[in-house]
Amino acid sequence: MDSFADRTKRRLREELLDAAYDAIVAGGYDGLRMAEVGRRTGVSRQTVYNEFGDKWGVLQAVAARETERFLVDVNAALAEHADPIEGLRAAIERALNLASDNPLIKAALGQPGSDQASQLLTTRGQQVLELSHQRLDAHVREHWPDVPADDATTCVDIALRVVLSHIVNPGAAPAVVAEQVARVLGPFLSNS
Amino acid sequence: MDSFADRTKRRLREELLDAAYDAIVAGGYDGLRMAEVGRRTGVSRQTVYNEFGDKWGVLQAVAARETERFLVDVNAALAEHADPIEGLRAAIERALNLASDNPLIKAALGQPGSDQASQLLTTRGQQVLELSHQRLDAHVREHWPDVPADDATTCVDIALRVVLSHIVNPGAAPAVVAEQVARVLGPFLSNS
DNA sequence: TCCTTCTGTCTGTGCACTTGACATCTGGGA
DNA sequence: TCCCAGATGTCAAGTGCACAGACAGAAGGA
Repeated sequence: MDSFADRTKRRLREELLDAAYDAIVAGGYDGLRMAEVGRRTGVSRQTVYNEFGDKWGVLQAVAARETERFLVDVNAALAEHADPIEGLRAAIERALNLASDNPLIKAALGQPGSDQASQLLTTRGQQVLELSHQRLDAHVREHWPDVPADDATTCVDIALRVVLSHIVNPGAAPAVVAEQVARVLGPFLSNS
Repeated sequence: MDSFADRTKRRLREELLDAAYDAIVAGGYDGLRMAEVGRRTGVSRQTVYNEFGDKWGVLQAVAARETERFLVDVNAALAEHADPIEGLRAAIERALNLASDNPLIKAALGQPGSDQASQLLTTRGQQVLELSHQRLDAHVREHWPDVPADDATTCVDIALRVVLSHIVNPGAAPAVVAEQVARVLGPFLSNS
């Protein structure tokens, strides 16, 4: 069940994603070349299509992996505080700080009329939201014993959307935004 | 020329060698099971045969890799001294010390009437000698400018055989043996 | 003596990657 | 305006590699 072939398949996918990641960071979605991803990985162009379907599939896969990594970090911030409100504040601040340094996000939101990749954070943001919910809801339901599950999910959803909005369209500094959101949502969580 | 498939093939071989190495260290040549090597690597038994031909081929391949690694270290000792005699002494001492700690050698020479693997150091020692010559002659010809190439090779050959003999059948302590050989070969090298 | 276990070999099968060709679209230049 | 270069996406045929499964033969143990 963990054959050499399985590991090889996983490794191939990872290396393709690495190559695609580099290409996107360097030149955005438009600068991404299917043939180049294959060449850099030492594999044919067709193999890239076999793995991801089409070019948009490559971008989605890269974004999904990046989102997972992102969330590991954000979740850690959330876990560092027993108090829900405090955890929320820390997680939001961490997320905004991470986002501002993230090469992929920077490439997606880079100046030239905004890259098509930016749609993953806006009009096609479904995947990011769902992945984030999967990761965060699980944690929140387990560690916020005093908050009803539905309320916790609602809270996560609102915070998520606000954070996403600030990533695409920055407002105040991360710490300020985090404090703001925590203050607004605090009473709701306390009354639950 | 460095396709993903090529890298995968190399990796497969390395992992097979790792599994075989562990098996030999644990149970000697007799304890080595072709099926187990495949299983541990996540590959079929047939694939092990495809890669190495037969069981003896596995042992040879493991020994060859180990020999190469061994020689990197010995060569380094040789390179640490500009003076041929001093280099020879250091290399011999290093080789004997490494050998006494080497798990593979220990397994091959372990008590039970000596494992079949020990033949690689005795009656079937050709491969080890040739590999060693390849590595050491090149270095010696380059770094011993005052010694004729043929004399250098002769010297390496004699030292090699003495060292091999001491590995199989230990005599005095490494430092003593090294000093001995260096003293005996010194005049020959100096007269060249 | 039977039974188990391991080596070594062979055959056919399936999968994944490759190759090469092709239709289509788009932007740039003569 | 026309043409062409370069890109995406699709397809079919070819190929290499590992796998499954079976078998013979040797060795060792109950």
